Amino acid sequence: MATINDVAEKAGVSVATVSRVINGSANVSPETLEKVKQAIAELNYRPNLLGRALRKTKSERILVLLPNIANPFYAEIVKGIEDVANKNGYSIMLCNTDSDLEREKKYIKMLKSHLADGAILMASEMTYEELTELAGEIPIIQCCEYKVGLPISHVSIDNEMAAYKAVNHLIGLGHKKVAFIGAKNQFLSSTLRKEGYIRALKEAGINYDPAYCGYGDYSYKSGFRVMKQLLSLDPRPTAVFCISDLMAIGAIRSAMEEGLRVPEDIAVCGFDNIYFSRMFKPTLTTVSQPMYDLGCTAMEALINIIEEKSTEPMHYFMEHELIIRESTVK
Amino acid sequence: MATINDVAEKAGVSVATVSRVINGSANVSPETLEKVKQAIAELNYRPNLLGRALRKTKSERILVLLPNIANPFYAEIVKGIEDVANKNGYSIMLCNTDSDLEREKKYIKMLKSHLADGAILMASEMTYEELTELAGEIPIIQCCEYKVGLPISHVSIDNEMAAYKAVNHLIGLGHKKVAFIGAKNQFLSSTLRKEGYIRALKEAGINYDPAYCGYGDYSYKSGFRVMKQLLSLDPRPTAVFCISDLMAIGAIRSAMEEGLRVPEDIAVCGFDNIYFSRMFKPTLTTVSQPMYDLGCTAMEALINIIEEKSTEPMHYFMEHELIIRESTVK
DNA sequence: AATATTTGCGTAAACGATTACATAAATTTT
DNA sequence: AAAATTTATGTAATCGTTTACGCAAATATT
Repeated sequence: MATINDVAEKAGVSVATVSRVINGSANVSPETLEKVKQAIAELNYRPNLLGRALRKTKSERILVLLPNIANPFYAEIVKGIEDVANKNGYSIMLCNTDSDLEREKKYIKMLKSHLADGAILMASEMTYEELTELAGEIPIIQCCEYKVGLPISHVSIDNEMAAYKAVNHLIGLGHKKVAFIGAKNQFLSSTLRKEGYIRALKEAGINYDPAYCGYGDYSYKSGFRVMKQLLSLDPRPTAVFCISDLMAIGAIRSAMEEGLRVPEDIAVCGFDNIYFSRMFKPTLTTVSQPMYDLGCTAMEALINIIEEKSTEPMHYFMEHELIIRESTVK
Repeated sequence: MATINDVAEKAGVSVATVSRVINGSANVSPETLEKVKQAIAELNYRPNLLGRALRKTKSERILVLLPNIANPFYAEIVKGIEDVANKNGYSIMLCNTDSDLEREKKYIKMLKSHLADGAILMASEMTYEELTELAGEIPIIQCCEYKVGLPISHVSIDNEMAAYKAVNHLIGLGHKKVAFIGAKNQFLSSTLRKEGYIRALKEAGINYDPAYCGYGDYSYKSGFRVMKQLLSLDPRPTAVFCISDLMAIGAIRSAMEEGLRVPEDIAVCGFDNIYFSRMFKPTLTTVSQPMYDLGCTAMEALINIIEEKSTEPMHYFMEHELIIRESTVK
């Protein structure tokens, strides 16, 4: 593979001049420019990005850590991240952590080793201490999931409010027995969505009953399983709010298997507005997050830190939207 | 950020010795080892991967180019790739090309610029010439989609045979009017799947009728749309083979909207066995590809090239499986 | 026309690692 | 005990760039 030296030699100039041509700097005579361009073309020369990044101590690359590339929710966010990154001359590289702390740390190591200028973390498994330490070394942003009280910017929605609105919608339809399918994990969104659920009940004067709360792992299967249990209660809930669309779809299938009609016998509301929520029958009432915008904002915030335009940690809350479909209203 | 020089200074040794410690080379006295380790810990030192890769002209990194991270089909493949990569000391970085040639080329540029030691391409948009040229410079593997006659290894399934089996299944159920929903694009799998469809018809003595063939873009919407047209034909097809699950699901929804029952009035078969094909009602008959194994094999083949254990281009065809569910048989 | 500025280009020092080679000290072999 | 080998370490070149600095030639300013 040709190097800048080969080009310089072929063009009969110094490497500095070649570098000037590559980087479009001024002060290169038209004839020299032509000669160098010619040599570059002939040798099919491509600057070695390692050498460049090493010299500039800047790689123009961003790492995006996400727990699961199979989750279409992240795909749309990534699109936003990518568009803003490209517009600003950065490339992004996706790293699938599989929600595995070890894998995540492997990628963080690469980050610390100057392979990238910064990172966007979605649903990081790291502790407060690890995150704080990391943020001291490298520009990072938390996207969607985040930990509070850290000196790290984050971009997300108001999960408590979103859940509150969703449950309020169910209550507004006349439901008094509203169940909840959540998740027991370290993520703030799980807690906040449950809090929103409870607040909506309280405000409507409905007693909060822990028996009406089940917990899964966001998956179709877990929704199916938890719903089975909830339906065995007496009195049976007439509505259920799930913190993921997959669990909601599992819940609906579970209810159907018991011979119940959705929404006539039981209304179901999801969260995420995944692509399938439109295709499923009945179509799913759900909370939509502005995925693309979340990604854009996260990337913009990151670039601001990298290019030292901002130093204060910022906390962005984007607008969400309750999308009412057949699973709650016929 | 501390460099190897800082460590050397702090430990009172030369950089060479520090490098020896980092790389676990022999011939370092226990005391020196201790001193250096201490200094590394105190300074929280991490080798700069750029410097290392530059010097070694090897990055221990692999690029995986995929057209769409939102497609869960690729997620499972990526898992296989990742597992094998990690086991061999490589890290992978995902690049989302969005089926956009320009984006793809941007990543290829990074690849050519020594940012990675090789790449796995899924559904590349590049031409024969571009691919051939690239393969001459950098180790690459084609995964799933591939072009024939290139000196580049590929890993995929026998698409013609898979389609043949699926259509044969429909014919075996007694269907004579079997329609086809495919795609008109540059991908070999599209052509091969159609060929398999035609072969199955021919062998069963059924006349191939182009009017029974519609074309979409793998999406739910296109399946829905194309199915509408096919259903307006007289005589109406009684079965349809789709080259993607999403189109199959769209087709089913389309049929249902026309008041038809699946599979009683019309049988539908998909391709891919995406996660949702189990959740959808009726559950979907489809062709399953060994995604994880495809990924593993692709990565193993790539490592063989990188580490120069093999030089001949290899052509791997993995086993597929027809999964019969409710959308064809009640 | 003398002086000041700009232009165009080259030299060489970084960036942060690895490693061939050299060398002195320690150990083993004869 | 001398010679040969091994061990432990350092020096300096190298990977492929960018860029500060220097300098001559060309151009502008007075």
